[in-house]
Amino acid sequence: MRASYRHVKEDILRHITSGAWPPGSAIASEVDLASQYGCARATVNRAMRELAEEGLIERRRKAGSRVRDVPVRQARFDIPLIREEIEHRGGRYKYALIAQQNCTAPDWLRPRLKLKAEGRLLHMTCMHYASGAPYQFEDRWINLDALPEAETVDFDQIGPNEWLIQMVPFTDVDMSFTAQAADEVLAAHLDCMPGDPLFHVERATWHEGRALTYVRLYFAPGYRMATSY
Amino acid sequence: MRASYRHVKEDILRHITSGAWPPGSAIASEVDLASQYGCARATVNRAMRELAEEGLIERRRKAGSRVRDVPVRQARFDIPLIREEIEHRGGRYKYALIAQQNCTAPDWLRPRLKLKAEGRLLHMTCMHYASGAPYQFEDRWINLDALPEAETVDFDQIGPNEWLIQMVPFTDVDMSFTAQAADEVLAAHLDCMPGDPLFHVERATWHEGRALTYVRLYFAPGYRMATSY
DNA sequence: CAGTGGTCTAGACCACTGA
DNA sequence: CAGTGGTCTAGACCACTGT
Repeated sequence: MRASYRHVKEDILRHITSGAWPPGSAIASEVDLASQYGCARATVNRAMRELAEEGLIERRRKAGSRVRDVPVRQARFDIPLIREEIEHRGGRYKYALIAQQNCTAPDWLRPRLKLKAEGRLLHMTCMHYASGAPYQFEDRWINLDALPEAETVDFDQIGPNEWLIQMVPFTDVDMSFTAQAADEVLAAHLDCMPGDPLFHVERATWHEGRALTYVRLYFAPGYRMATSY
Repeated sequence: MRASYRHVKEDILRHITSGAWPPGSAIASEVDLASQYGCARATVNRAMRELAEEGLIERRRKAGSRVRDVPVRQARFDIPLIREEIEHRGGRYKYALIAQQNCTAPDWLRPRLKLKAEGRLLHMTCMHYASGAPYQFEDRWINLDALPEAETVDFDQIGPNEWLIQMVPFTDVDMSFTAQAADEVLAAHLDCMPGDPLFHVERATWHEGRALTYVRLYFAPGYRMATSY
């Protein structure tokens, strides 16, 4: 094998991570690299394109490619189903619906989901357990105008997240992560003290600009979200 | 223009997000799609490859491509320099070194960084402010055996993160996110109450299997890490 | 204007793996 | 064994943008 795109990519990467090509330095053009490596330009192109996607180099027509001044490194997180997350760690997953009711959009939520005042929502709360221990409290709203069929689902049998992922296609997701103090309701459900710091996820899911669902997830104390790259 | 790879990709994506091609359904082979779209197979290949990278479809030789049962969605976060993060939001960035001293690796840290007992470390703490308000407390260890030049840097002038990113190439990063309660030291620095929930980042950085630095970052109450995809 | 990356093509060979 | 994706090639045209 002469030079696969992986070859080229790893070789360039080695020059960068070793410090031989410091931040800001220019990289030879695709044509030059292709002749250096003895391969087609398309092969070099793929290697360079992937390095650019990973944020390691910067490419501009005519100007050429450079090692990024500040490597804008990106972290990637998989967002698994909670059932799989727990079972993957060897835990026994259990789900329980706490409450469910139809309602109209509260004032604080309406602008976030761009809903009308008379918008109908299904609001529910539920718990997820790992081997008997509280794992996550879920506080969810589903837009019934977009998903009327949600009204007929028996959420005692299937968690809303699992139902949504299986049944409902979506196009966009907004997500944010914060640390929040447990209030008394959360403390009771998550078996901790009021005021305890909880890892909190907020997520809105859309389909072609239309809000489908909004959820607040509170993890039991000690939860850790990890990644490596 | 007949059919660019973006064209093909978007068209396939539309079939998936609209629900027309439900999870698990098979997708035509590259050769068939190429003739359908009237383009080269390489064009279809790039579209499908990107969809696979994004976790929307699953590809196997001979078996063909399928829409994933459970879309393992991935969230991406940019990890910017804190200075840029603050200035990007229109804030005024300020940095202050609090303390700095040479030491050996504490017991709890040594196994994490795979250090020897006599390993020499530079330990420092510092603060980052946004427009005068506390923004982040940084608690950092630098491996002096891997980076002896760190000992000669004046960290009153430049923050350790900025120095490291500019001067030190790395290959691997481990990162994790949790919610933690402020202790009295953190509360004093971050201008909050002890026990307040803080968003906390832990990060270890490596070069070819050798630990370079380990840092704990504590953000002032209210910090939010967001993404969308 | 000219150099560089972005993309497409038609064809080829190969690796893997299901039947 | 045969069908599918994985990759590479040599060449081409184009879009963008620095000079």
